[in-house]
Amino acid sequence: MDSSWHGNLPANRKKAIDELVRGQEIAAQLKLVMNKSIGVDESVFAEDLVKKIMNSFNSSLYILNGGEFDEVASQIPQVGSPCWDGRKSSKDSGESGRGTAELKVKDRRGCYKRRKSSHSRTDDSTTLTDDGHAWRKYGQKVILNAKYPRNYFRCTHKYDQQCQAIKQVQRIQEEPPLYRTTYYGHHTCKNLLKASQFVLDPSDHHDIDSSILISFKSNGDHASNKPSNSLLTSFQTVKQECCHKEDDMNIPISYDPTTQYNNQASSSDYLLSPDDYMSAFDHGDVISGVNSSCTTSSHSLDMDGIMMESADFDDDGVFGF
DNA sequence: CATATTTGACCGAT
DNA sequence: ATCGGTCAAATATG
Repeated sequence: MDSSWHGNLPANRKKAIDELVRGQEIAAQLKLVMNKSIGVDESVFAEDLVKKIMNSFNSSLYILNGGEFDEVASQIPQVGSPCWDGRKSSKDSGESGRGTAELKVKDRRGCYKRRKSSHSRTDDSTTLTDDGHAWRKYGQKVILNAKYPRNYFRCTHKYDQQCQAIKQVQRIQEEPPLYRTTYYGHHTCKNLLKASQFVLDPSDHHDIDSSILISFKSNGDHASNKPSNSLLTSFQTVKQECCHKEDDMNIPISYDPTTQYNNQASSSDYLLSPDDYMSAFDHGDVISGVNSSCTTSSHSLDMDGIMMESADFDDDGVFGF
């Protein structure tokens, strides 16, 4: 409100950028040092932390440099435009006859705009991480020169809350499995329900079976609430699905756990990839994120980050820093 | 029955 | 022409 500082003061902004760049460099150095000086186990975990720090720096720098997490907003068809479907309340449209299907398809021309290369955040993880949001898969594509297909997800609330967040998940490495998640846009949905269940994992995040589920039964969206699955961690969910598709297993392209883990907020591994915080500005999400960071004492670091962000970000893409 | 996933077609960008 | 992103009908799931 008060015109205060955001962006308006070039001098301050430059200082902030300089400071962030410095922090970024230091974090990079820290990463190098850590790789040499700690055991494998810790280094995996520590590396994750460093990655978060680096992501945070990247995002901050991007914002300060004038980027604005630009939203995939350009994709949103106007209500009432030929392309607006609003996810029709019923499937009436489909019923009227197969004969018209082709016509409809042709009508698609000009109906969707693709995301202009907006800012994205990537996160590599050895697990199929979930960020506490409800995602729905809408596509999968074989990518040239890539061993595994790319999977496309949008926020489940794309239509009921006009949430434009999307992400792509692609396996990029066989052994150990490594998945790259690229986020575009940020969540504008109030996704309290999905994010209200999380798994606390007091012992060790390798030991999934000892996870404790805490469910905040705030209700609200009956439509897609399927708590049963949330009891499982992502790992388990993936395992299950793998069994289902055994016939595809031999073909990497088909064996594709990336398609399975999303859906409900199986937030157990939230703590493994929380750099989606930048995309979870809205308060409900942030709150849910806080709760999940408790694997070890060192995770209090995350909390601070979140709290800070939740306090500082304003709506309308005006980012307070 | 409602919702999610699969998957081939369509479309925009290059 | 090709590639990658999205759509949407068909199908699966609970």
